[in-house]
Amino acid sequence: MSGDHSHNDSQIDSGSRYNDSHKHKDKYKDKEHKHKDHKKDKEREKSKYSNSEHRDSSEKKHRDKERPKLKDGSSDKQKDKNREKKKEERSLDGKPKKEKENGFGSPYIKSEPENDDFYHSPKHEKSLKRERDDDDAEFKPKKIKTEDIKSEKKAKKRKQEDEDIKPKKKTKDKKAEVATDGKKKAKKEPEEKWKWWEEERYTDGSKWRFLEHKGPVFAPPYEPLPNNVKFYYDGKHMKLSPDAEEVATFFSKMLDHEYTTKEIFRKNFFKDWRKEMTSEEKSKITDLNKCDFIEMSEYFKAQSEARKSMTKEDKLKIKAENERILQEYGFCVMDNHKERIANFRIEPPGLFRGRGDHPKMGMLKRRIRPEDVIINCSKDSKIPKPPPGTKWKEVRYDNKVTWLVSWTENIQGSIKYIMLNPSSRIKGEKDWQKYETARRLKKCVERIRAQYREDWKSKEMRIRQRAVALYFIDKLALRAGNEKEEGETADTVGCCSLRVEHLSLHQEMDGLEFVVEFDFLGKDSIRYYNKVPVEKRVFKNLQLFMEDKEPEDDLFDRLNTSILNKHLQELMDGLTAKVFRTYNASITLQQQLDEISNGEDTIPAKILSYNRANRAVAILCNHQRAPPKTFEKSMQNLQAKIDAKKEQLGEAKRELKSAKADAKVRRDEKSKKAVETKKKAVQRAEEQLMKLEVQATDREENKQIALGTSKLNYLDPRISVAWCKKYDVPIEKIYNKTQREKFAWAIDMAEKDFAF
DNA sequence: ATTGGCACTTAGTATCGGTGAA
DNA sequence: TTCACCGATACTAAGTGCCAAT
Repeated sequence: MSGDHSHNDSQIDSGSRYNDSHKHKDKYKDKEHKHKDHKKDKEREKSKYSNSEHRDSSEKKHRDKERPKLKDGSSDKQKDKNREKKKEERSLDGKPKKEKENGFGSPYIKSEPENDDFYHSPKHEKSLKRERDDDDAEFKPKKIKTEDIKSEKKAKKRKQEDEDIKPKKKTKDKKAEVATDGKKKAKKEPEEKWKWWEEERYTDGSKWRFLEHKGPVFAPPYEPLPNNVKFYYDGKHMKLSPDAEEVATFFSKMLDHEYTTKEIFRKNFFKDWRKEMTSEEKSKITDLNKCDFIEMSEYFKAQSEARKSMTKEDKLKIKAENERILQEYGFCVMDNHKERIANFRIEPPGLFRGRGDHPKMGMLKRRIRPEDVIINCSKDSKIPKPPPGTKWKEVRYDNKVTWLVSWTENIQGSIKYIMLNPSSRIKGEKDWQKYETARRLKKCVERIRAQYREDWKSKEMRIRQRAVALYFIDKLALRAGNEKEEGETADTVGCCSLRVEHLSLHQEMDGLEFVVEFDFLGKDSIRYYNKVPVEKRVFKNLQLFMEDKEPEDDLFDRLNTSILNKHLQELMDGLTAKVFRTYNASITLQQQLDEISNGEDTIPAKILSYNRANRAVAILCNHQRAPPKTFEKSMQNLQAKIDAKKEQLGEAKRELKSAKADAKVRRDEKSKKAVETKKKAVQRAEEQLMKLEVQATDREENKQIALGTSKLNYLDPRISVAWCKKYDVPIEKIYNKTQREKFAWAIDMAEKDFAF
């Protein structure tokens, strides 16, 4: 990376990033009312000279302020952002459209798929082979994304498959664990895992040929409260109708949570609760503050206590039942392979809790019934049966999508899906492809950087904005920042949706020139706070973008994610804003590992190095977590252990010393041996102490940083696998079981010389 | 050109459950 | 054997990005 892109220096040790979030929230709360109008403002700007009669005058005042022309002489009037976007930028750098390649052309041609004939019905057998996308990254003539080629291939493939109905000879996949008693640990899982990454992929946009599953598991029906658990309104006992009671229990279960005290939450809840009441209840219950849920709350607490103190047998029984459900509903057959489903349970009803300051918190998330559910599977599969007496909303046979079940959720009106586990072929291929795209970016990132630096000087505002935004996305790993619908979600932003109020410019700060201070809420309302020295030209551009704007105006008023991504697409096939995050995360890991790994270290020290590299990425991507509730305590415990170990070490040393002295005098075998023993003890204690100290460092540094997200979503697993091989660290130290399943492809294929 | 719908990835947190220390 | 702790897993919200309709 060129010097300018050493992202993290400014972030890694800025302890100031993780400020008290409450303080922070308050700050945002204060601004809330301003944000409210923000979107409206935009609309108003579009139709600015008409139709403003219902706005209040103070708003209007700043809105309609005349905006001066740009310094650089371009004639854009800030306001008609939407016009202006002529297509003259088509041929930005004159480069022809980049070839398509997806990097799947790796030379693993061998294919001996194991086959679960255990699970699939013979009549459904199809070819196991899928055609490999032949656009190899390195040397193949690249395929252009055209339908012709695709359909040609499609035709070819179909033919092949038709001829190939008979399955290839299979290696038996002994699902031995089922057969023999599960007690034994010796049991390998399936002896051979299916190596989907050694097979061809579909090239026609279809996601599967065959899909069979059992449908979703519904939430258990509501069980009315026993009669002795009472609800009181205004001090008087009141028996609620079942529907109203159910919703009341949702609230009562949350009583200990802070958010049941929030006004919006209470308001939303009460409104939705009333909808579930009988008209009689509705007329009586008019004030939430007069509702007393305490008995219900106590009842549920007691229930959960009871659950905890169940007998071992009962617990085992429940466990067995869960296992049975998992076995029945937790898997599907997709293209001859049994695959694990990620979330086969339909979300139970409850009260919606969005993250951050969510306008819909407390609303009732309604119960999903079979009539709400769409099933997706193969026509020729065993179609899942709806529960007795019910019907599915629809059964469809769409192999262009990957989901098995979907329903529409009532809070945002968005669609929810049941899909496969990350270890599945369908997710794995996509994941692999993602990293290949990021690796392609590596090859042309310098060109792209040169380009956007050049664009900082453009005489067109929209191009400058695009170039500065891209610089942020690249340097700071910001998210793209799609527009969001006002009032539907918490007020959060990403790069393209940054507002003037989210950054402040400092000509000079802490001895550095041209510092930009970012402070905004990003995805999940996680605060992004960072002070970054930028190049002078960027700084000047930002001044220009912010000129004559109100705090709640868009920083990049001529840019959105769609424009940006269209541009990126022209720079590299498959390039979008999020690829920069993947790329920068992975390249940072690789660089950090190269830099700080030491072959001489002990395994724990190596792992600390790895975690530190991982941490650098997490910081870059701003992956935070609330410090665990037990953090202080667990830190103290660890410290106590360290102290004890030190004590023990001191003691061991003293003993060694006296043993030595003793041996010097006595000069016999026995005392010599004693010295050796003591030496060993000292050594062991030293090692243990070191290990503990390393652990403490690691934990301390991790206090509010979450490593999991980057590990799971941004770091090319092959980098980690290669590192493990190079430094002789067992892969289990880096990836737990789930992670090893997800990254099986990488573990199988990456050698120690893999370079991202 | 904008909008809304859709599909899919990315995200933090709540809860589970296995394990090692007491 | 019990219990506290902590990593693993479950859960579901909140993003991105693309496409087709307007």
